[in-house]
Amino acid sequence: MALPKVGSIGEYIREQRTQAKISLRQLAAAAGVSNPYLSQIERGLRKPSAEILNQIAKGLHISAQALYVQAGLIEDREPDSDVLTAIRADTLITERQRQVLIDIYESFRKENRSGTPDADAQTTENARSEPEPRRHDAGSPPDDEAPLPEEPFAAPKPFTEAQAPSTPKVNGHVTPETKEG
Amino acid sequence: MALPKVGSIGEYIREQRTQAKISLRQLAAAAGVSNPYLSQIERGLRKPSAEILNQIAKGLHISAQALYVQAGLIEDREPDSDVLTAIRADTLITERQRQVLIDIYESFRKENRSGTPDADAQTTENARSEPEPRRHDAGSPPDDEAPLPEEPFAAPKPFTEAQAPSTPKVNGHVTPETKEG
DNA sequence: CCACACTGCTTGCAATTGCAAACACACTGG
DNA sequence: CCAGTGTGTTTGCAATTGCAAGCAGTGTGG
Repeated sequence: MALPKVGSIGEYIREQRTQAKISLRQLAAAAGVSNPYLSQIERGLRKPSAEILNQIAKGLHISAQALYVQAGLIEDREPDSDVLTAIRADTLITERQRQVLIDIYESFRKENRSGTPDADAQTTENARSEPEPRRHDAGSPPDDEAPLPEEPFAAPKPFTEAQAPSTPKVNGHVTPETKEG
Repeated sequence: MALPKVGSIGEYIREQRTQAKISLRQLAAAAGVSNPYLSQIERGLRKPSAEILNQIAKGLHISAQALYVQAGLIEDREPDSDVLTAIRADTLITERQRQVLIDIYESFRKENRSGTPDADAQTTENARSEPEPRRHDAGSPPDDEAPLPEEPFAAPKPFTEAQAPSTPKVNGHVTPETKEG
């Protein structure tokens, strides 16, 4: 386990707890662990087992996997397939339901591209506001050429890569110390 | 962690090892754990941490997740969880849209569990149209029995919440023994 | 036969985990 | 003011984890 990650599991837990607006003791009780131990975990003094992480996750109403990832026990699963692929492969929904989900998902995607959603709307609007005023100002051909290379600036998706955590480097750390049976 | 799972992680490891045709010492060396400890794990005398499981998985050239599943640390991921995972990981939709999709998907799942999907309804109607004319023609009871066994075809897949471990009892179990010190 | 190599297991121990009891501090109501 | 309640932290300890040294058994070659 990478040492920095160990530190962050405690920070992560404290962060989740404060976001949930519950006290350390309340979470400890909800999770079924002792409050001193939870305190130590949050401060990075102890490294909890997967079981304890499981309990804490339950107390926080978050997935145990999220904590495992933070603790470096598992890799964060990148979606091997995207939403559409997953929906298509799903065996627990009918074809009709599948199509409905796909349609909804794609309409959401369109919403996001047209720039009317909640969270992404701000970013998209900002991107638009910049190129438009420049077009009004630049009535000359050379000026027209100047803004052209800037168009691809509006094309990309700024949030696409924001959520790729780097957790996989876990194992090689301990190996050399524990060898020789 | 469910106790039966603890027992089987050792069996599972031994099984994988024997299938790989390597000795306990070889695996221990490859995994970077002590061979006595690996022996104890295989015989269920010790419960290895997730880290050790990770190392053993590496030595066995299998995924750590497979061992985590056997050890009861995580759920066995069914294909349908890919949809939820994909939705959660998708960066092209907002949190709000994400929740909407999840809600819809899960309501579809519930529909399917109650056994009233559209696709099945069509099948049922087809099945009806066929036996009805036959009733007029045949009028015999065995035709009525023919479509009935097709219902179990909509077999369910329970998995999601089996993750709730009996772990909190473990703490309560240890607590009275630990105190009085 | 014996020495050697390999196998899996036993045993004692240091380090770590998780807990309970207690502590220190902050806040509130009488 | 003080007592009560809640917060998070400190401390000592029992249980557990993981290891190294060693043991017992098996197979092979000289």
